[in-house]
Amino acid sequence: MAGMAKAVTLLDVAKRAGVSVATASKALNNRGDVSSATRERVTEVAKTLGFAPNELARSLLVGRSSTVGILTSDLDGRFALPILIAVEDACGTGELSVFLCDARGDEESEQHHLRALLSRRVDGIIVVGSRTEARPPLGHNLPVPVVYAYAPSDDPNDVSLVTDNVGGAVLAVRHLVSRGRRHIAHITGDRGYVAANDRVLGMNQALADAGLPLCGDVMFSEWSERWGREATAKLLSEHPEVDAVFAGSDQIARGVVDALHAAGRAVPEDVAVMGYDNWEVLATNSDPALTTIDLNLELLGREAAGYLLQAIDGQTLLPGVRHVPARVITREST
Amino acid sequence: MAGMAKAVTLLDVAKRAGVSVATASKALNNRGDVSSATRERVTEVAKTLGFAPNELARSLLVGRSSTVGILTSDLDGRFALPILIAVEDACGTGELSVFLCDARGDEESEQHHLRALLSRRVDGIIVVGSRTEARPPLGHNLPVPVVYAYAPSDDPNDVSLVTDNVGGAVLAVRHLVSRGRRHIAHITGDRGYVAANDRVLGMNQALADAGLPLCGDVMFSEWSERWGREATAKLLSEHPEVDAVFAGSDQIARGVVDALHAAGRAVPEDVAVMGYDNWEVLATNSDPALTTIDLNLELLGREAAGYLLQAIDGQTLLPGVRHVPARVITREST
DNA sequence: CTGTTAGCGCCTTCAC
DNA sequence: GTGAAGGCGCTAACAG
Repeated sequence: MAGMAKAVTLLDVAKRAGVSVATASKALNNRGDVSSATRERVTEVAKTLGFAPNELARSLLVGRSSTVGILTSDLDGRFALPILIAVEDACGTGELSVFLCDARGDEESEQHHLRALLSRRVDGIIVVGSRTEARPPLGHNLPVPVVYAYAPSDDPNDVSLVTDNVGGAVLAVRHLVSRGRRHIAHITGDRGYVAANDRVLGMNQALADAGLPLCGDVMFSEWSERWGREATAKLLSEHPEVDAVFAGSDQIARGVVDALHAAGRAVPEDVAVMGYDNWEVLATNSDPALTTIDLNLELLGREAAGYLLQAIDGQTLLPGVRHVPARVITREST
Repeated sequence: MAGMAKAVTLLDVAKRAGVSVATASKALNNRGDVSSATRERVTEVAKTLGFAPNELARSLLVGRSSTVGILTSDLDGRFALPILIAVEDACGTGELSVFLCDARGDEESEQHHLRALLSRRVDGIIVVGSRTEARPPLGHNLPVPVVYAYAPSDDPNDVSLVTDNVGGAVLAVRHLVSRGRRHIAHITGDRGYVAANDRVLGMNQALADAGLPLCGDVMFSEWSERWGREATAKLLSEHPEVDAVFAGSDQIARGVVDALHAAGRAVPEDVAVMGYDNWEVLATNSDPALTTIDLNLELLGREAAGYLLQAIDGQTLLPGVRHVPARVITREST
């Protein structure tokens, strides 16, 4: 560790420039009336001294910290990171710094982090979930605005942003139908997930619109490639007429493609395969690359940040759950 | 947004408890002499009022903010996140809050974030890179300690932690040799990456130790499944005797496995496949699941945090680059 | 145009 | 055992 220069204060700058702290402050903040000569001098001194205003002091004074907290329940998962990145980006341009807290799915830890954030006087909090199921609110009557992302709050008075899984599935089926497919099967993940059920909902809706029956039954199990492979083998033996598989996730889709190839079916010529999530490393490296549904997580994150900023600005937000539309990413598997 | 309770201050607590702020402070911090009766009363009042001390004020006073900054150059990549999680975790238990900044590979943005962190008087900074190449230091004579993680600083006076790619490759080859393989080929990524070259270095070393030649030449190209497939096809035609492939990444390994299957070779019976990175979603979902080298990124992050905490505590750290050992994760592909 | 004064909320002497 | 005073670094009123 090198020289450890001590942080330089406004007083240092003022002294060196031969003015009072007040004028130094005004000069640096372009506030009030200061002769351009002294302003320049002060600015110059500040630069050479490497002065950085102590935000702690300023925050204490003005009553805003210009910080926000991101409270995730599971950083590890696939969905928090893109949201996190988008929020960080949106805040960065607004001169807000973000505190990152990972509760690891533990409610006690979440409360702990909440207290810490409140102690540090964050101006707002974004709660990022890892599952689409609704969750209890962080707390009641909190001193700062809170926006829930991905996992909505179950209190209708809160504001939440979620991905539109129903709409995404509609898009997926429409895409398959537009490709001329008539025998569409659905292999998806854990039946206990709201996300899985929402997608089934949207799929049924779009299928009905197209006047098409589902090929076979919905096949629920785990969100894995293995399950994609297993289910496909079963599907092929029971419903050889299948000409499209709508997979509940890109992982499952990868397994479907593998099993299809193993059975000698060409993708997409014989059977089209549609993924879900647009998990890039899986979707683009697949052979053929996967057509899939993108969750628009970046947009979700950006909007969550936008709403929070509005709330911090004093605007009152319309409470409720907002659905961020998904979109289809067309690649080679359809 | 609900009632927006105003933040309660120590003065509020003191008044309500019928004491001065001084005694209230002492009572809550278990400092000085306070009768247990008043201490209890104050504590009680503080709890009912939901008092949370203003860390901004406290930090300003004590000269430490109990915050650290994490400055990443690419959050999006595969390597920053595990480190990030580990650092956050290590700091959280030490009552430190972490600021997250993503410079997105832009040096100007990095300096911008640096200034912001310094303004907020962080006690230390961890710089997390996304490539293993050495990078220029954040700055000189910074007022806080800095630790570099994953991508080392090119200034030997800084302290850096990196993964041991040379050692990891040694482990990989030894593992393959221990499985009785004699014809080991190496398919890896971009020749421009230090990581790729370090792994080749370690591989050659271990091969020499075992008295084995490399099967064919090192095959460099891009870090993708596609390349893994292509290279394998070529390898099989030129060196049909190959009985093991050491892949430079799990992505490449996935491609290798696919191409091997397509060519009718059984994995691991005919050809063993070894990945690198232990990217769980790729490695565990592969069929067969990939044996691979784990980078120990969590350990790296934890140690980086540990060193930073020591430095913050005033200890002077031994400068230089520390290598965190990798480890092999045995699965079914070998 | 510039400097002085008064706090933001907290903790630490030091009197009482 | 308790309270009054001072100050961390900064900015917003005022006064000169």
